[in-house]
Amino acid sequence: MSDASSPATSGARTGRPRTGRARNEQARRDILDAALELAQHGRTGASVDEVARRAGVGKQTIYRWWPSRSAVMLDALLDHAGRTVLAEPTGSLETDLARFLRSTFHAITRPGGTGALLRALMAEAQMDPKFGRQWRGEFVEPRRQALIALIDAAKDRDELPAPLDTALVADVLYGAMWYRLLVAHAPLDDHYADQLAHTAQLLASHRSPR
Amino acid sequence: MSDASSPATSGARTGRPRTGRARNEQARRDILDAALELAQHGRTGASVDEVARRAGVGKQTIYRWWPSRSAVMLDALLDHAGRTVLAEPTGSLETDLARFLRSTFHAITRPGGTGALLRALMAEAQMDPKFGRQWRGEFVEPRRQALIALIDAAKDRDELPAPLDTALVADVLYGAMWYRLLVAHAPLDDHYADQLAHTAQLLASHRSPR
Amino acid sequence: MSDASSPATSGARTGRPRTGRARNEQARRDILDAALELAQHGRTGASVDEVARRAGVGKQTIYRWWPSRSAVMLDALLDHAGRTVLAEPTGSLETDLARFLRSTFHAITRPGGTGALLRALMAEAQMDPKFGRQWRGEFVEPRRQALIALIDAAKDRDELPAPLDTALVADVLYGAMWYRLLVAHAPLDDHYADQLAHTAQLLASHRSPR
Amino acid sequence: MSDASSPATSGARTGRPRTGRARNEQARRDILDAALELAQHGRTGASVDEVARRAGVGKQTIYRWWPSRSAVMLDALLDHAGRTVLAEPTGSLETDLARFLRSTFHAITRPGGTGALLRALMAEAQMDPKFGRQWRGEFVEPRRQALIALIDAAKDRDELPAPLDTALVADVLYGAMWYRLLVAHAPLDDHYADQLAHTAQLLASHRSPR
DNA sequence: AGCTAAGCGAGACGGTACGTCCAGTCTTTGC
DNA sequence: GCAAAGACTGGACGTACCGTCTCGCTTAGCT
Repeated sequence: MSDASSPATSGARTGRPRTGRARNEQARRDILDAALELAQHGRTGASVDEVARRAGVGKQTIYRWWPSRSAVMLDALLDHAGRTVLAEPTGSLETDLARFLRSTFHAITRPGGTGALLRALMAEAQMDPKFGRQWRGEFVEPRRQALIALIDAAKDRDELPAPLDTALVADVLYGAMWYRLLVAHAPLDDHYADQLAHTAQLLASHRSPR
Repeated sequence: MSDASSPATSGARTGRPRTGRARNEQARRDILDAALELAQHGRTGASVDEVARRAGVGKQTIYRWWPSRSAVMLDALLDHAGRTVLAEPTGSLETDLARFLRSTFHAITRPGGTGALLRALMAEAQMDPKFGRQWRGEFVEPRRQALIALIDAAKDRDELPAPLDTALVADVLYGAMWYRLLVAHAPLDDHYADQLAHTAQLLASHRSPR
Repeated sequence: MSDASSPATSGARTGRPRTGRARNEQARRDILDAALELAQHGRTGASVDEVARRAGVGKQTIYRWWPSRSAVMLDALLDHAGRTVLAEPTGSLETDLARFLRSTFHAITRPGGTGALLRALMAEAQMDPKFGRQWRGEFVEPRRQALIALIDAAKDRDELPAPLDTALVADVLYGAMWYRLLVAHAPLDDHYADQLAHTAQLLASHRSPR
Repeated sequence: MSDASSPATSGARTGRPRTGRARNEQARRDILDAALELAQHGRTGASVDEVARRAGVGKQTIYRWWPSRSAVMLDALLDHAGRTVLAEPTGSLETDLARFLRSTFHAITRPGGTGALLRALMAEAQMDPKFGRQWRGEFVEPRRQALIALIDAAKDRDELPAPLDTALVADVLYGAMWYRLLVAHAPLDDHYADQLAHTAQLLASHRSPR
């Protein structure tokens, strides 16, 4: 809940005993909800004015708590998708991965899912380097680490016969996901999840090059 | 070279015997050059006004031939990187892939390479659905098909012991590439190319699921 | 008919014996007709492209014979309203003036009349000094002189008891006309014509100041 | 000073208690000053961009308060020349008129005078009907009424022996002024003012037709 | 009949201005 | 001192014309 990296839940910036009117929590929720809804409609029209209007909020209230339009969107995403990723190792690596990927894909593709939002944010990250760092730090990397942890767990269980470049596996899996999400030439479905899990299993059971 | 799908090299739209002043080829080149240069500098400032100014061209001349800023950029990319991808099978699959990926990565990452442009266009494609289709049709898909063809060639040489979902391999390889390009957490270097080629080889030498 | 000041009926510009294809008289007519019609519809949309399109003519054909959009309009006006003004003195000054003004007002205000065109050209003349000179020289001044001639004729008939600044009378009459035409606060009707004729008569029958 | 018909000094449009940032009065002044200066230089180049640039103001700020380029110019004129015209009757009609016309002509023709601006606005009013109404309502008509009031005052003093169409006199005087201003065939000098005042006196001391 | 000089329809071109839309900042009133 | 309202600068967008240039073709007079 208290996440230092998120500007939206700042807490005491100064040492002063926190004077003045307290932050309106309702406004924060309204802003994130409005942002989420507008973004999910695939809208470029998730302009700040539009978000403010729909949330019944002044623009300044947005810029007081978030540094940019994109940061709001990211926060809306994190608020909706969960700020941390749970990936508990329960069985074999392939099974774990299949479960993880299936549920991830589902969260993206289901109606009202985060697909449109993810695409918009990945796009934004390409154009705004400042946001790019935030995006990587607060969303992409944590998820990558969660996946790596899942594989490392299998390693620790001595499930894997050979040394393995876990980062490579993570790049392959997330890469394959993002590629289909961004290019949209084929669906992010269970079959794809299973194929990718199998691919990872294959990689894990052979000696990596170098 | 003559590519009907490109709006910039239209040719006879109607049945009329081609009247009116001919298109100024120099202007077309200047526009594409300006676009390329501005985009390679990682600039968001590849605005239409800026491109026009630098190319010594009226804005209308740009809008006459391209539907949007992004379309110009795409054309500049295609003009620079070649409208078709050559991937001649020469040896084993792994070798072929390593060569292909290494050269692709090199074209992206070398100074003045296409990395910034690719990222900008992939981003743009997420925001403008119309351009998204063009982007997929004229850039992404042809390259995906070229990669698939490379793998299929190995299949035809009976190099591969088992049936193989070539599309999956292509998604894995291109996905891994784009992921690193867009997230930039690790370099697109020769080592990565080799790792991915090896991964593909592994996938190809085992029975795919389903 | 042959009017040296009109660029539309140029004739031999050089000393050479005039070779090459002859001017297409039909095109000239079509252009003037199109210009007239578009202008009468009060349209700002009497753009050169529009005139050319409606006349079935290339833009160059327009610019070959006229120096500017406004010049075409002026020519259309002159062609329609007559290049010279007839104002034959027939009776008393007041009667002559009343007749002249009534017919002038009528030509302006009748359906399909030149009112809209006159207003547009007077406006244009304010913005384009070059055209301003042409406008004054080819339209305004000839008409002013015609009016002056009418008054001078009365002078010559010894109709007027005192020396008279004929230019002042002309300015008063044409001024009053243009004022109502441009401001449109009251109609240019017969009553106004008679009032103005009477005013002139009054001026003429008294000693002018200085 | 407070003129409800001017879009630039709106005031409370709704019943709400007037929230939000107040209008920047400095910006308004800067815009009008820039517009005035550019227009006085006879410039067509009083483009909105140019005015904005010179006033150090965003274009949107102009379009927020004025509907068009011309409306800004009109406001600049009104701000400079006074929104209301003072024409106090002090002596005989002819003297009053001579004074009024002389001072009006002077304001127009003196260096940095409003001549160029007046011509540009009268021209604009011919092309843009919406502005035409504003121009007539806020500038032309008030001045016409002021002149009429001057003549009516003489009437009330029983100075005039006969019934008089005051509107006709106003049209004659302003018509003569505008005619010379727009056609520029002769100067708007004191002599002309006196001639016109005398003309009006003549008209006033004779029975009008009908 | 062939040659040369225009004229012509079509339409691309450089350029200027338009009026609109957003992002991010600033400022006013009210709580 | 937070919040809603909304004005502000700045920058890009895509459109509309102007007047010029150029393509392929047609039409005349001269040789």
